[in-house]
Amino acid sequence: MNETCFKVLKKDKKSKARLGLLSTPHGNIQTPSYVFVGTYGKFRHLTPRDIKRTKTQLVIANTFHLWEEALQGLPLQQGQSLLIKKLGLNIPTMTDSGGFQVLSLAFGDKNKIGKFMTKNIAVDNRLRKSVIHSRKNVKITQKGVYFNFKGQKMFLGPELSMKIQKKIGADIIFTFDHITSPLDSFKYNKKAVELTNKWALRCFRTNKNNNQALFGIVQGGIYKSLRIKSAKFIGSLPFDGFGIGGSYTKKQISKILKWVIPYLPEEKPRHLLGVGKVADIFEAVQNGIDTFDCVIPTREARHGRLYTKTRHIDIRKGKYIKDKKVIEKGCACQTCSNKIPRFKIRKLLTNEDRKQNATGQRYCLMHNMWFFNNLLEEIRESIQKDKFTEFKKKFLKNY
RNA sequence: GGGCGGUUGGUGGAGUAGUCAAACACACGACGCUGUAAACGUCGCGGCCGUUGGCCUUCGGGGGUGCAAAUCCCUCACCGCCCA
Repeated sequence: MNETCFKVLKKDKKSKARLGLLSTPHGNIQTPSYVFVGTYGKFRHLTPRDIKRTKTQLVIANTFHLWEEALQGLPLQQGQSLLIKKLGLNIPTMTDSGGFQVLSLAFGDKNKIGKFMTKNIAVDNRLRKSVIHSRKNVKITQKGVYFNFKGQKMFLGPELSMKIQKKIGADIIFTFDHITSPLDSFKYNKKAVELTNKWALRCFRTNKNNNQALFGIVQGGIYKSLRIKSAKFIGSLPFDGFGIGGSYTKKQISKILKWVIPYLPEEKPRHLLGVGKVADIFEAVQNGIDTFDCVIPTREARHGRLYTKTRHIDIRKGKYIKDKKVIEKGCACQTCSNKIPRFKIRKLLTNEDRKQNATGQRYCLMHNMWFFNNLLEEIRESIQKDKFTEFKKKFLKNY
């Protein structure tokens, strides 16, 4: 049906970690791999060449954000997708379905709650109730989701998401799912899983004659029975791959993966949606995740947090004002190999001049993206050498 | 020598008698960011404490008027501009 396929090349003996090759019409991805989030189909302050230099293999953009542009139907060259055109780079791509935005935009922002549980809300029962109650801003029906955004009434559902994603033209697309908040009850999550399953089927049907690879999404919140139910159902459908979504506390991620993964077909790729801090990466890979996307490397780069093998540094801090060292000694990213010193990056990044500031951000982005891609390369090597567990232990010990 | 203007926190700069420890901004500090409404957000920034509050000290120095002064008067110091 489509040209995207996956091959497991090697399985780790001591864990569920595995090495794979994900092939798409726009190139191959060695897995496990980080997927960088370019919501609007681009990375601010980076040129296509810059992106290439970070060793980025795969990019995920967003249905919600590219919605309007996609439906406008701008003229494209033969065989070119909107996303490739926007990126200016011929590399493998994904799009998220927009389901997450229903939580983050219509529900989450109003209540100051994201996908990860914050202590305050979890502890304060009154606040908790008011947060749940205020979901009245969003109306979720069998058809899809009605919600308000910037004062406008909007609707997004499985069929429309598929339509938009087809127009965007990524190699891999996701089903439209119903993500829940970390505060939602079992009962609510049960309904959400049932709806997600129905929507998944409808997405599957809508995508039937399409050559894009479609990944089904497993939900179920923090509830074991729901997670398994969801994984069994989604896993039984002939999707090209599987996404694992949801919201949880940090500690629950690996528990959920252990519940879910046994029910997903071994030979299909597994993507963990929206998770990607350093420690989480190791957990995900260890549990058999092949790809995962996260805004952390790019967003934090723009905010001045830079990653090294032992810790992160917040480059805007005054203590770097005279620091002539590079971000990390021995780092082969463009920023470090060009010997851009910390004080210079700091000066640029804290500069109110937009242009200077953008240059600072560019240096930071190139470093972080390279860092995470390099980390994944090392992880792949360790799996290849049957030393993943040792590598994980060693890395996290120093970190 | 004469005239005018000024002197407030790390910086710029509000405030010109009571509601002022001092708006606002910057800097600095702390923290946060996990399928991106995010080049962003929250908090702190005179000192001390039992820190959703309280106490003390402050508006160049000294003196004065007033119930009450960063705010009015005198004087000294310094800075700026102008006239000699």
